[in-house]
Amino acid sequence: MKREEALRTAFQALSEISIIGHLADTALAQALPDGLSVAGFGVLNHFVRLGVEGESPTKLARAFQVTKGAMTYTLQQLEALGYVRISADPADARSKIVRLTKAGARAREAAMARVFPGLLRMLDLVPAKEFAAALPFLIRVRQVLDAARD
Amino acid sequence: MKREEALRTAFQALSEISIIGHLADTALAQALPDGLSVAGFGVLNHFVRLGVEGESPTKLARAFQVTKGAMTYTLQQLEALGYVRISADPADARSKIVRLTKAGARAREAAMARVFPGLLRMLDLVPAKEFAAALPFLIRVRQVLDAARD
DNA sequence: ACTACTTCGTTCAATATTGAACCAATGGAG
DNA sequence: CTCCATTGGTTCAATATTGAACGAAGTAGT
Repeated sequence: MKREEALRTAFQALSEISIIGHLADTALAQALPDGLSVAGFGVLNHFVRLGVEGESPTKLARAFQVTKGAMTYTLQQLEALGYVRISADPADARSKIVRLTKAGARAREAAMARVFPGLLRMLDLVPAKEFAAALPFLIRVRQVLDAARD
Repeated sequence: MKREEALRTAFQALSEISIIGHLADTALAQALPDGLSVAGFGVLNHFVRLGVEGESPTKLARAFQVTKGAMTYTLQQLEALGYVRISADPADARSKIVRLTKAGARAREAAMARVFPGLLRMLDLVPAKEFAAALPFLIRVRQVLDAARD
């Protein structure tokens, strides 16, 4: 493939990805219960997916590629909703530990249930096989972009 | 593939896509000249890519999946920079016509030149072939999400 | 021990976006 | 023609995010 064409293809693919990301986030936001933002849902999901018990705000900020300030904001929301509990880190007085509460786990479960119908409609139109086929590529691109971010 | 697994795969793929979109937008923003936002660049690019001569703000808003208010904001910026000219539509007094200026076309060209090096570094690590292979899938997903957005 | 960096979390102004309200102009139904 | 619903664009408050500055706490070199 010519360099010129390769550039155009990559640019177009990233453009499509950016648009899909936008549409998916919007759709997700609509499905979420009131007061729970996409960013907040991401945090709840992170705890469940990784089965992790407690994490510091800074580690969360890094995991989600947002600034510490943005994470402070998101966590304050989640704490106000009672979905996480935030305590001091006994090992490091600068740091804090964020923990998922029962209510947080329930909220995440409920949000998932509200998201699945839309996802199933999508799977009617785009076979699951294609998502599975694209996944390794997507993960690779994410890793590369992630590593390049300095 | 089991329904359960299909849901998980699709959800994960969309998550990755959302993250990549975020990272790509951030990288793009860094490469853009001062004062030109990602949204503004998108508009300039739209005119060049589609070789279109003039479009109404509402059509642009629809093309980019943003509200009319957001497009008003972006266009005011672009006009202030001299990258587009906005005139009344002689055929419909409610409407306006947005046109790319020479300066706008130059700015788009310059922005592209600043973006390509990063894109080439990415193509060193992820073969262009894989972008090309993923493109039809991405376009399909975008179309489906787009159509579902009501 | 001191000093100088580094890290953790918060705060604040600035930016970009949405949703809703609004006004003016258009167009279709009777 | 006259209404009335629809469309195009702007404005505004609210939300989410960034980048920069900050203070407090840890860490390493000497």
